[in-house]
Amino acid sequence: MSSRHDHASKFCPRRRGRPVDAAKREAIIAAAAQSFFSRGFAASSIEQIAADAGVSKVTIYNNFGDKRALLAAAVEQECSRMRGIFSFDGVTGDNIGQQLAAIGQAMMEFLSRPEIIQFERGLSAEIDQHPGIGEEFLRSGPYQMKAAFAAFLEEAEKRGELVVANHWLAAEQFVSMCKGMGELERRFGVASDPQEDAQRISGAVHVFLQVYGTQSG
Amino acid sequence: MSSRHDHASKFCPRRRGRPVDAAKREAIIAAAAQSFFSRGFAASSIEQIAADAGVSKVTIYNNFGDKRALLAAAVEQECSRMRGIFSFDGVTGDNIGQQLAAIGQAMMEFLSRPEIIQFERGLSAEIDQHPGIGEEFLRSGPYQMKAAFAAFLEEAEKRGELVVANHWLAAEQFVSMCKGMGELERRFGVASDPQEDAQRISGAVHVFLQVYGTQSG
DNA sequence: CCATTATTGTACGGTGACGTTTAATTGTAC
DNA sequence: GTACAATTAAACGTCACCGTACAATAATGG
Repeated sequence: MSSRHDHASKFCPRRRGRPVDAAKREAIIAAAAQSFFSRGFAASSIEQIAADAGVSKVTIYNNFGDKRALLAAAVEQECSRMRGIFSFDGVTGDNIGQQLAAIGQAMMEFLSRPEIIQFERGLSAEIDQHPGIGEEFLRSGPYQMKAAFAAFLEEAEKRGELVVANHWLAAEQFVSMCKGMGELERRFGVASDPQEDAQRISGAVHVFLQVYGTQSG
Repeated sequence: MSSRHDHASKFCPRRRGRPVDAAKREAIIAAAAQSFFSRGFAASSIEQIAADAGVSKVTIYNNFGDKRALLAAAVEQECSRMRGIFSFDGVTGDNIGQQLAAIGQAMMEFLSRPEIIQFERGLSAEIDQHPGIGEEFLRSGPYQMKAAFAAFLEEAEKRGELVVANHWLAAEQFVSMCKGMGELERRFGVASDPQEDAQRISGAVHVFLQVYGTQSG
């Protein structure tokens, strides 16, 4: 079962002809994600995506084969970009209140980025037509963030700064209070008001510490 | 400026020919809303909508003139259906805790309905392409609900059952805690878990009363 | 019955997009 | 240089859809 080129195929993975251009593939995915998550899947055209990527249409079909496969690749890329960026280990702050405020602030800034808003809008619109896409996103983004924050709460509890009965519930409560109505407004086109966000964050910290905090300061 | 048929136009509003069939118009809007908010605007076809409504395609163009106008009519109908159904006057419950729990339960059941989920998904996907559509929805739905709930809080405060410094913030906090992560999961295709929802509601009531309640019972 | 208006079925022009094919060109290995 | 694979530009077939046009029919008022 071994040809006379087995060793060559190990030390020289390239096939005989012209090698695949990885940069083009990435450019295609980037252009596809941009188009899919802003105009929507049906309103996006392969030819426009090819033009935006500076690539021939045939190259797209050679690389992905199908429009839906291209969407899957775009989703996968956006999800993998999200994975592993949620970590509250290096959070700064003198006390638990300042740490919570910093976490809330960072989360709101992350979730308020226009790319994220558009990505969630465009993705959720394709849930019915492309099943399985939703859970992949949830696992890559929100669930990881929730787990990271719950771990942070456990650490704080070990340090005696909090007393939390239900960790996932407390994590959801804090995050939800930080979001408030702002996330809904951004989904529907209303620009975010930094002052309102700040009020929501400080209010969330206040409520959270009054319920789960150990020192009334 | 008065023709000889002014009195007739008042007492007999029908014009001379065949009258417009209002039922058909409603059927068109219903079919359009169904298609727009499940498949998306671009993926919906006028001919399919006409077939679903049991109507000729020309009738649609006679009634609405344009595909975008049909979308506008569908949005308007869904929004007007929402308006005026938010009222917490007749809420039942012995104490403020039970009333809050009932409100949270009713809100979650309303927001968990598949039609609402699909409507919000489909609508948010069209925000960039059809400006102004988002604020109309926010005013018809979420803002009204928020105002109604804030009014409920003020009434409870007048009765001495609550002490709330910032009413809109407190309203947002309670609603957000009831939603928790459930709304996000539903947007992305995960079915709702009544047990989790119940935990979120009771947790929200507990936190809310511990911060804003006047009696520790 | 007649005028008028709404509705329908069918057909058409134009457009755009998906996916494929073909011939030509470019880059790499041998 | 040559064989081979990737890429490209252009064209093609096919299909769906938007919006319009036209003749025919239904429903209402005079």
